[in-house]
Amino acid sequence: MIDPLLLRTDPEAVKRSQRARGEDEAVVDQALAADAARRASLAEFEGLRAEQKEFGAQVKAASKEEKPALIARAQELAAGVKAAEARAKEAEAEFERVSERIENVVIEGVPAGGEESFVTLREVGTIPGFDFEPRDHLELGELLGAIDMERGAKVSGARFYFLRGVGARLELALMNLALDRALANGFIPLITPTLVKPEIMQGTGFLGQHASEVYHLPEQDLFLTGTSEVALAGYHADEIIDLSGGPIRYAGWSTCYRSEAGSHGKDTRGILRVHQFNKLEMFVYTTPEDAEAEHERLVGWQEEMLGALGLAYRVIDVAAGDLGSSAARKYDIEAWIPTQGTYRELTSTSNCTTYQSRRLSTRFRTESGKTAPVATLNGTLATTRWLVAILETHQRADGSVVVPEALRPYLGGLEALVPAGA
RNA sequence: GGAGACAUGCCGGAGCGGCCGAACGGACUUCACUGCUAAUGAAGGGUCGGGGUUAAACUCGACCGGGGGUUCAAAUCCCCCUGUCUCCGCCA
Repeated sequence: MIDPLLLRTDPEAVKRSQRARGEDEAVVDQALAADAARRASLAEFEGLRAEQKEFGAQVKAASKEEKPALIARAQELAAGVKAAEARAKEAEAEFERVSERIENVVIEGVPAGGEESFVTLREVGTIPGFDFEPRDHLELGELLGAIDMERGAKVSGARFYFLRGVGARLELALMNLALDRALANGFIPLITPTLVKPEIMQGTGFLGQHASEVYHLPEQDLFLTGTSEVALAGYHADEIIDLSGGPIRYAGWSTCYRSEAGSHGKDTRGILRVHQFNKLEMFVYTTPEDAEAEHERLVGWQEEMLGALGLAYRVIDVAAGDLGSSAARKYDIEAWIPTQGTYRELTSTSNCTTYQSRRLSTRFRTESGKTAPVATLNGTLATTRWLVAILETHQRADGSVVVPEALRPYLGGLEALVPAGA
C-alpha cells in the first residue's frame, strides 16, 4: 500500500512511477480526491461524536424531570453520529479501493518500460562449450533415472514430475547447501505453511494481477502459496518488531504451487516450468534506509550460490513495467541453459520497501521511539529449477554429470552422476 | 465429530451499562539516593487515525480477540465468527 503522506506531498513522484510502469496515472488524482473526502468525513464524524459524548454526560447528571427531554435530543444526536460514521467508513473503504490500485513507487534508476526493457548489470562465468551435442536436462534426467515426467503426468497431470534417485538427492543437496550458506549469513530457518488465509494472500499482493495463477481451495477458502514469501511476509503481520540489532533475516523453505494459467504451451518440456517445486527463499525485514543496501547483499548471496555451482549467469535490473505491484526494484539472475542457448531465470530478488509492510502492518521502532513501517525484501536462494542448469552445464559426452564441488559434501562425496548403463 | 470454559495493555491479573484507555502486581524507561549495572524512593509510559506545529507542545476520535446488534451511553448486555484450553470420541 502506498504511503499516504507521499501521495499527498509529492503526487508527481507517484505519477512518474506509474508512468514508468506503464500503469494508469489517473488513479493518483483519484486517490488524492478520495483521501481528501475521507479526511473530511472523518472530521465530521469525530466532531459529532465528541458532541454526543459530552451530551451523554449531561444526560447522566440530569434530574429525573429533565431526563426525558434530554434523551429525546440525545437520540437525534445518536442518529446523526451513526449516519456520519457510516459515511466515514464508506469514504475510508473508497480510499482503500482506489489507493490499492497504485503500485509501489519504483526506485530511481529502475529502467522504464516493459519486460524487454531490462538492463543487464553484469555477465559472470564462462558459457560452457561442448565438443559433443549437449543433451537437455530431461534427457539427462531420464538417463540418470533422476527425473520422471511420464509418471508425474500419470499421477497428477501435465507439469508434474517425480524426482527420483540421484535427482531427489541432488535437490536435497542443493537445498542443504543453500540453507548452510543462509545460516552462515545469519538467517533463521523457517519451514512455512503453504496454505494461507485470504487476507494474508491479499496482504502480500498475490491476489492482484496474479490471482489467476494461484491455486485456491474453495471448500476451506485457503490459498496454496506459490512461494514461502507469502507466509514469511505474514509472519510478523500486525507486529512491532525489534530492528535495533540489525535486519531480521529468514530463510523459508517450502513447496511452491503455481497453476501456470496463461502459459500453456510454454516450456512444456522437463521441469523448467512446473506446478509444484521446492524453494529456499530469503526474506528480510529491515529499516527503509537500509533496504537498498540489503538488496545488494541479497543479490550478492545469490551470486555466490550460482558461482559455487559453476553456473554462467547474468544479473538483470528488471524494467518497471515487469515488476510486481509490491516491488520497487527487482533483480533477476538468469543462468545460461546450454540447450536453449539463452539465459533463464533462476532467482529473483525484490525490494518491496515499505509497500508490503504497510498493508500487513509490520512496524519497527525508530530511534526516536516512534513506530514506522519496515522495509521487506525477498530473494530466491535455491529452487528445483536450478537442477536444469546444473545438469546441462556439467554434463559430459557419456551422459554423466559432474557434481559441482560445493554439492559433493551433501551427496556423500559423490563426484559424478552416472547413467545406470554406463 | 460431541460437550464445556476462556479471550483485557510488554507479561500476570481486576473490572458495577456512564466516574474505564482501563485498578493492582511485575517488567521497562527516566530521575534521586547508597562510593559499584544490587537494594530503596519518586515519576513516566499503549496502538491507530484526524486537526495542529518547521519539529514538538497541544487537541479530538477510535481501539479491551474479530464482526454485527441493543442503548442517549457498551470492556461490561445479545448474536455470529475466529482462536486457545479441558473432557469424550475418532485416528495413530
